[in-house]
Amino acid sequence: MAKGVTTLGYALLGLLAYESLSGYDLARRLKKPVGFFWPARHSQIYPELGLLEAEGLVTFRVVEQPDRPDKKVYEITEGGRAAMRAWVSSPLPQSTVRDELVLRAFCVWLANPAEARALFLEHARLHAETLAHYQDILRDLEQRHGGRPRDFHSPDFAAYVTLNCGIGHERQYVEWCTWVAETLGNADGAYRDG
Amino acid sequence: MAKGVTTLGYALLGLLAYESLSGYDLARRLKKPVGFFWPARHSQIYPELGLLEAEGLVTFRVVEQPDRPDKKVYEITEGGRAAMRAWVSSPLPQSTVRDELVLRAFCVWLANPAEARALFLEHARLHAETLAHYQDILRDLEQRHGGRPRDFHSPDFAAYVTLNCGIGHERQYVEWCTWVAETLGNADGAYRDG
DNA sequence: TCTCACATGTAACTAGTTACATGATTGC
DNA sequence: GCAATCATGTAACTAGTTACATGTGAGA
Repeated sequence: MAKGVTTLGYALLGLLAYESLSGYDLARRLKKPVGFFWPARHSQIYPELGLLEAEGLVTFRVVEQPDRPDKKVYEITEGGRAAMRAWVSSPLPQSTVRDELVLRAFCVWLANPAEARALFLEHARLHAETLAHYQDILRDLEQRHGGRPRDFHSPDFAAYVTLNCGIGHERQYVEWCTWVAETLGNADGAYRDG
Repeated sequence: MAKGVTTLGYALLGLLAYESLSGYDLARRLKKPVGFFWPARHSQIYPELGLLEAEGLVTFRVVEQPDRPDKKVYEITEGGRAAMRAWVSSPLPQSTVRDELVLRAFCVWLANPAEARALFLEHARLHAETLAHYQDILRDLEQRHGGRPRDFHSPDFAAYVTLNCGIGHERQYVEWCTWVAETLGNADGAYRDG
């Protein structure tokens, strides 16, 4: 678990453990909703790659492309792989969620019910879209494997497990948003605007 | 939605809209897992209260206590209430989750299955505890209201809705962690340590 | 005496976002 | 000519965490 690798560093190493990629390609993979488990922008990724290189966890070579700008392709080192193996199962404190829509829900007693209802319906819609997207990816994965990927050591197995988290989360979120909107519809109390 | 109020600022205003509190009491309420929807430390809260006061959204008075240190009790102003009403239903972009355990899951193909299994079981246990805690609070709330709070304009209604989000989330999280642990138990592939 | 709960602050640092900056090639 | 994709970086700022700092009173 080398000196000072950040969680983003491990996210990058995790992708590079599967295939060598440029900073640009890493950025594409860590873009929501595809990299929903750890989104990041290129402005954070490029400096982080520099740090990983300084720690000897990745190396890069410049690949010249005739039609496109040159790129730096990063490859994980044996040290990088060792760091990943040490990190994946190491102790981890319970995460805290910080979700502004939930905060809004907590403050919803101050709101105009009709407006609040619209907000929750809109988010139900947004998350339903994300859910559908994840389900598409899952279907693809299942089709390629004829069911769930069975080999524990294949990245597809891990992707399958991760995707199921995203799907479970989005499904529950959509359900909750919809329920809140409905409940707001049925609620007592007329709104007096301030 | 005054000039530059942060989300934490609204979280504080949301609590103050219900009752006047000191910075210390606000910090207690925004401490996980109770303030699970927006956790914060006192070191962030005290300066934020200063900003809210500068914007005229809260006022405070010093309350002298014979047995304990003096405290500043903050009260929301009419401007603060107006800012809250404007904010609660205003448009909000879809949130992104950043959960390290999900990232670990994505990288689990690099792990020792037995160790990874232990990690996910541990988190299933942690979240089951949180779930039980939320359910206790919900039961209390339901008992006091004889079912779900019906008045839309009561803070208890909002607390009920928020709590249901937390419960849904924790339930799905426990389920997922447990499923991952089980799946790791059944998976093919012996581990060769690096 | 020592620790805990109450009470309020500041300083230093880390992580993440937004904006700035540049430049090639392809397709409309 | 203009926008989009590819490609890589830096600068400025915001939000959040950890650590530092101080002091009272109650109870073990």
